[in-house]
Amino acid sequence: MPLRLKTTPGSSVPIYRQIVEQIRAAISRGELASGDALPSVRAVAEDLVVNANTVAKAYGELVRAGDLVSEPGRGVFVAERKPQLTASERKRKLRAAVERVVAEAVSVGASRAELDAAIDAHCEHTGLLVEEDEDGLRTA
Amino acid sequence: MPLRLKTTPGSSVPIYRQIVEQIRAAISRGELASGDALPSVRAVAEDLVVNANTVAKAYGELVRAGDLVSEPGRGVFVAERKPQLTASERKRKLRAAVERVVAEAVSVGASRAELDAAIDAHCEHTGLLVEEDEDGLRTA
Amino acid sequence: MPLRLKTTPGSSVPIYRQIVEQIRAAISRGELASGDALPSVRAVAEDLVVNANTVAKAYGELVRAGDLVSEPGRGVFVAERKPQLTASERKRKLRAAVERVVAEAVSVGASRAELDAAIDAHCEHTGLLVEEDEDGLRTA
Amino acid sequence: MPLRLKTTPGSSVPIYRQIVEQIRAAISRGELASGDALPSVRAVAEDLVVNANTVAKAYGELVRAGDLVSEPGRGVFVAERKPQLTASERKRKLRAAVERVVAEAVSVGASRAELDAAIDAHCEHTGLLVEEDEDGLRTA
DNA sequence: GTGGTCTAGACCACA
DNA sequence: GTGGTCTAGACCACC
Repeated sequence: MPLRLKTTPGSSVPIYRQIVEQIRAAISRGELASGDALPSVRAVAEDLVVNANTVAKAYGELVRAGDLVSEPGRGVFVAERKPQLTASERKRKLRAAVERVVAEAVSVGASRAELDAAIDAHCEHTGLLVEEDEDGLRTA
Repeated sequence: MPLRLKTTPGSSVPIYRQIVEQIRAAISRGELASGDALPSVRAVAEDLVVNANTVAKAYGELVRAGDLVSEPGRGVFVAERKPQLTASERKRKLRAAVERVVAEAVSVGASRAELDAAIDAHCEHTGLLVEEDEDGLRTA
Repeated sequence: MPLRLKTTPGSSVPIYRQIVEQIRAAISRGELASGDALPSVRAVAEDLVVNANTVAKAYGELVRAGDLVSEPGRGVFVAERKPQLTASERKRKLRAAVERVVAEAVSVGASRAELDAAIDAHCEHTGLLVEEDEDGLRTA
Repeated sequence: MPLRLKTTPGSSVPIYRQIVEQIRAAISRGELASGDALPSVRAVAEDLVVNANTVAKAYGELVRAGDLVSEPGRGVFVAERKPQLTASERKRKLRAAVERVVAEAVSVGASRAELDAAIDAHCEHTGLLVEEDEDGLRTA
């Protein structure tokens, strides 16, 4: 199960962004390792029933960001760098991100309940961070 | 009682950050209005029994962020802008912030549960976004 | 020679601000690329013969502004984003900034000549934006 | 010569903004003092050959900003506050604004010449800060 | 009196 | 070793 993409078409989040995030997540989760080949633009487009340009846009963004490298004529691959975040780095990054949201929520005068609701709503209509029980690894 | 600051000395959150967040919260809560003077650096330092530099650091950060303006020789005041956000602006900002955390959580390979736990932990040891009706501390 | 900082001690511009601007300039000039490590706080302090706190203040400001990222225990690095602005983005940003100053000058009742003089003065005693082809200091 | 407005219709700067800035400038220059009456919306509209709504929009913005007060049925007047900036405050504000542009120019990698050109261009097609020799007072 | 900067030296957590 | 925070005390410019 090298890569399992899906889209929620009704979402306000652009499809190409959904693809981008899912590939990023797969890489940082280790499902996609450095050097791994990604399915071709056409294959993904057909699979998701979206336009090939949409997929190309997502791939392009990831290439520009350095997550993927494109080798014309051969395909696109997971880039070398991003040397697997250590557990402590993950924690630090998560914490920093959390600090930012909470600070923004505070500065906007939102309550904890509002924050939670906003996260719920966003995850739901994005399809991101939805627990799937595909594996028992991430229960934390 | 225009501004009631307090610190939790045992916290791992730096004192100057605690001050920053409390002032931000007071502004967004409307307790501190545009143009209002803040207590002097030295006064706060004496009140909280911390060094004046620590308070100055907090004030400075808020000045650089545009929440306060400093008029050397006179004092520091709440900045003009953002008399108050409209409900829609609040929602927009919250959503944008949420989008950022979720994206970061995804890119770091964290699960929804981890995100929630991280937010819980951060709120708890920061004292931010904790709904407490048990005492009359929060007037909002 | 990855980064060559210097201070003009007689200046009214705070040392930490001089450091901030020089690092910003180096980044935008491309001398410092994303991911590059900066010299340690203590190293810079020794080099410039200033207190470590002063350097830390400069680094901290750049971190809060998102130009640098700090990894405690490891060092501080140039942040990922903004690989480089496109020409049109540069122009747009410059224009927006110009619009702001002009508006402020107008609202303060200053003349064009005063604005120019103020810019001259600021550049001169900051060392910023001074074109100097007389020596090989600026490689850009 | 209590107020002399003019517009540059070909400009990309909205006409109402041009009016706003000119009135602000007149106030801070002292040409318009607290309590002074402004010409009626209709009069200005006729004078500038623009729609009355455009003038009303400008007045409205200044009222919201607190520069003007509208007394329905009587007219609009220069507000009380804004207690004439002192010379030092003017200087401080100008300097702060200049610092911001220069910093932005630096961070964008622009040269001094580019900055000057951008200011020139903006002033020219805005009509702001153009020396008119109306009086010899402001020569810097 | 106000804020702003700088120094000197301490301690912590992290790697 | 790294950055981050805090303290104590000094000096400045501004009002």
